[in-house]
Amino acid sequence: MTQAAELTPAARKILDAAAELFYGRGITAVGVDLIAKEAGVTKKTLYDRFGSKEALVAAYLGERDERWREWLTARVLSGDAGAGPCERILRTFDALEEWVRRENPRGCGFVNAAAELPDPRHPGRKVITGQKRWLRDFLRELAVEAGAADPGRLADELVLLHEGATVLGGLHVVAGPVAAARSMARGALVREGCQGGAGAQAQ
Amino acid sequence: MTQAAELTPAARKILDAAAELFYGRGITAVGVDLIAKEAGVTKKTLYDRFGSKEALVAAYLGERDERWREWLTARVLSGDAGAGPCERILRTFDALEEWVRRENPRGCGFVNAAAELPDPRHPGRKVITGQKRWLRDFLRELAVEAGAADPGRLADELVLLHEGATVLGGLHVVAGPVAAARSMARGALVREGCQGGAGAQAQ
DNA sequence: AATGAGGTAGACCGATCTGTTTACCTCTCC
DNA sequence: GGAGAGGTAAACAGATCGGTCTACCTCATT
Repeated sequence: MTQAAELTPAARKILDAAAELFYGRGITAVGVDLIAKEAGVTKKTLYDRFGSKEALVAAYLGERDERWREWLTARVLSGDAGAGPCERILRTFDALEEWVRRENPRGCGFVNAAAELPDPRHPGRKVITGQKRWLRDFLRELAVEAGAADPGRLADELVLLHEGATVLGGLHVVAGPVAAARSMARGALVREGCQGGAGAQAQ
Repeated sequence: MTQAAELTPAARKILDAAAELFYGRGITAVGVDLIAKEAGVTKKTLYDRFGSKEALVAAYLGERDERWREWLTARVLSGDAGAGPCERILRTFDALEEWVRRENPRGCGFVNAAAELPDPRHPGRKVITGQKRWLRDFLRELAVEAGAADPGRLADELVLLHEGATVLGGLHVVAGPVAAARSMARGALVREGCQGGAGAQAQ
């Protein structure tokens, strides 16, 4: 847990309302008055707790980022250490599948936010690039453990598949984008010398 | 050409200004007053020509869609009919590479627009889904010509790679996303029984 | 010479935007 | 029992939002 516990009850309600509205309707289109009203809170309280809409946006993205990281690591590194590293890589797509289904009906929240925050100085931008970089590093580490011939390249490809599947999941033009991404990932793993099941890893 | 020629000079300037502003700063964040000012035109003229901001957004997306289709088909089906169908599929990534470099510094314009248009009744939504569906159909047709074992599946995978590369191109966290997508596409082509060069196609 | 299309200039409308302020209430902790 | 933190309620500010309107100009076509 991060500073979530440090949030005041009112701040908690504000952040929950903001998360739903920002993701569901867009950041620019949602005003602070609406957020305060949905949260059952005064606008003054909102500004006392978060200082500005910019900061509230950054807090929304930060918490979403945190939840995604916890979700992914829990599903991938969970319990059974017996699972091979290649299997762990494939599991990131299983984790993504469920995440997209339950949290991403409108596509990637970070990509969507990036579309609305062109100003590079916006505090939310750091969160967005941090989220993407973290995913790439996480996948690269898994690729190294899997004994990939070129872990950097494999990580880039896996990020590409993750991103494409997440975005396409919100567009409803391709049937099962995450499954397609997973099967392509398997192909890349084979090429890199990892056959899937247990064992077969260097190190 | 479509109705582009039918546009009055002022309408042309409005659409150009709108395209740059909508893509560069976001749709919701850009007001009609700013568009009119940038176009060197009166707000009344804007409303006389386009009727509403909604319609102007749809026109912006429609023209962007048209330009992308022309760009892609021209680069893929250009001149030398001697090129094999598998090569044509790979060429879609070459076309994308240049398109992303010169037109997509901030990611896919359609994905970005979708993020800002949650209302399914917005006229721009039809353009967005139409663009994605067209790309999938186009790639599927190429896959059929290439004698792919499963053209539908291949098309889904190719769309996934296109989308992922386009989006990642605007995030600057992975070095050469389109090149990575292209190399993965080659892998998928090999799996589908198409070896690249000329010949080797069924039919 | 008249007409209508395509413009400019600019005021105006009501609503909404982010953000601030004053006044008052209710706890908890020291 | 005083202080401070965390609130509510509501008015206020100035800017901007999408959109309308009147008045006038210019030009090509008939």
